[in-house]
Formats: sequence, structure tokens, C-alpha cells
Amino acid sequence: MTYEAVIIALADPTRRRIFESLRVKSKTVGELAEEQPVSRPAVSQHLKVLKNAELVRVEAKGNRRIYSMEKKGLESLRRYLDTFWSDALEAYGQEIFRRIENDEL
Amino acid sequence: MTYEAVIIALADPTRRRIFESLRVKSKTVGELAEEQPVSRPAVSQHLKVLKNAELVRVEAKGNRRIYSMEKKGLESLRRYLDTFWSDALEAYGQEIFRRIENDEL
DNA sequence: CAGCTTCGTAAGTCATAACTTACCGTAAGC
DNA sequence: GCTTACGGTAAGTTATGACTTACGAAGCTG
Repeated sequence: MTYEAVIIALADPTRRRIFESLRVKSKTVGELAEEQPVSRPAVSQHLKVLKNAELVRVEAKGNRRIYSMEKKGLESLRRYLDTFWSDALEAYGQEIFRRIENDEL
Repeated sequence: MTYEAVIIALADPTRRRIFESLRVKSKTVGELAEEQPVSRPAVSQHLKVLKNAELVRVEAKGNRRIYSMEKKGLESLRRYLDTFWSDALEAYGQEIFRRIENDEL
């Protein structure tokens, strides 16, 4: 059920901006904080959530922490979405809907 | 930017349960409320959010409103996710990451 | 028409999570 | 070794959003 963590992580606009910023290139916490309209500790907290959702990974480089994009979280969310395109469920749902329309239910 | 509404809509567990419940068959507000551990007005409010995200559609049937699943919202979210699998961005990001690793940046 | 059902909205409460400042540990530079 | 830079965590505040009850509109029922 890790896709829940991914959805929650991406639901916050600041967190989405941080995540999408890493799409271009990997950055330190300070670099990310400069781009964002919030304080550095706030960015740290957001990165914690993103890491928990496996949307970013950290690389310690001496004094700094270099954050980069991680695809694993996105993949689990995509798998969740894909389950909604099942043909069987689709057909069943449509049939029920038709019956309701026709007052057969 | 409608994918934002979709992510926000799916971020709430109650809303996710309502949405997934409609996967099986279309239902009235009352039916949905019976399944959920919250009041009927709460369900109404959640349905409003889901509708705004194009995750459900309504069908007025006399006194009742029959809610059913709508794929449009899911599709826009999927398109958003797919943009992260662009090979060009991937290659660029990896190259930058390599340079940082090697202190070339 | 009177009463009952269905459901949306308004208003207010409460829990949560997004923020702030303050502080601490750790690594780097002089 | 002392100072400075980087970043994580704690504690407290504030904003948001998920809930509740109360109410009203619109439609079936007898």
C-alpha cells in the first residue's frame, strides 16, 4: 500500500514543486530551499515525506546531502492507476449502470 | 493542470474508498454513505471534490443522484505521471548527477 | 396538498499537517 | 582548535480540510 504515501506526498503543492525541481537536476537542501517560498527546515520536512514515499533518494557528499529523483514511488502509483483499466471490471460496472438506468435494479 | 485536483481528491482515504466503491457499480449518495463510517453530508462533500476532479459523474434519476466512475480524471493523472518517463530528461538528469558525484559542478 | 425521502449547502468544531524559530550535531576551512 | 556552513529535529503556531448538526430545496407517494 505504498501508493498511498505517494499520493499524499504529491498532494502538497510545495512538495510537488520540490519533486519536479529535482526532475531537472539533483540538488542540495539549501539549493532547493532557495527556489521555494518556504524556510529551509520546511524543505527538510517535505524531503522526509518524499523520501518515505520513495520519490527521492539522498546521497551524502561531505557536509551536504544531495537529493535526486527516485522513480520507485511513481511506479507504484502508476500500478495502482493501471488496475482501474481492467476490462472485466469495466464491463461489469457498465452492465450494472445500464440496469439502474432501466429500473431493473 | 487538472491532474492536481485528481491527486488532491485521491489523497483522502475516505474519498479513495468512495471512489473505489464505485468501481464495482454505480450507487446513490445514500448507498455510498451506508458503506462509509462518516455522515451522508460528508459523503456529499467528498463527491463534490471527486466530481470536480472528473473522477465521478452524476446522473439525476428522479429524487436520487446516481454516481458512477469517470475515467477522465485518472487519465489526466496518468498523463502527468508519464511525463516523468521521458528519456531525454532521464539522460540529462543522470548526466548532471554524475557531474556532481565527480565534483565537476 | 401533506408528509416523507433524497441530497446538497451552510455554519461551526476539531484534528491534522504545513509552517515558523530555536537548537543541535557534523563536516569543512582557516 | 575555532569558526562557519549545512541540514536534521523539536516545539509551538497557524491554516486547512474533514467532519458534525441544522436547514432547505426538489421530487415521489398516498
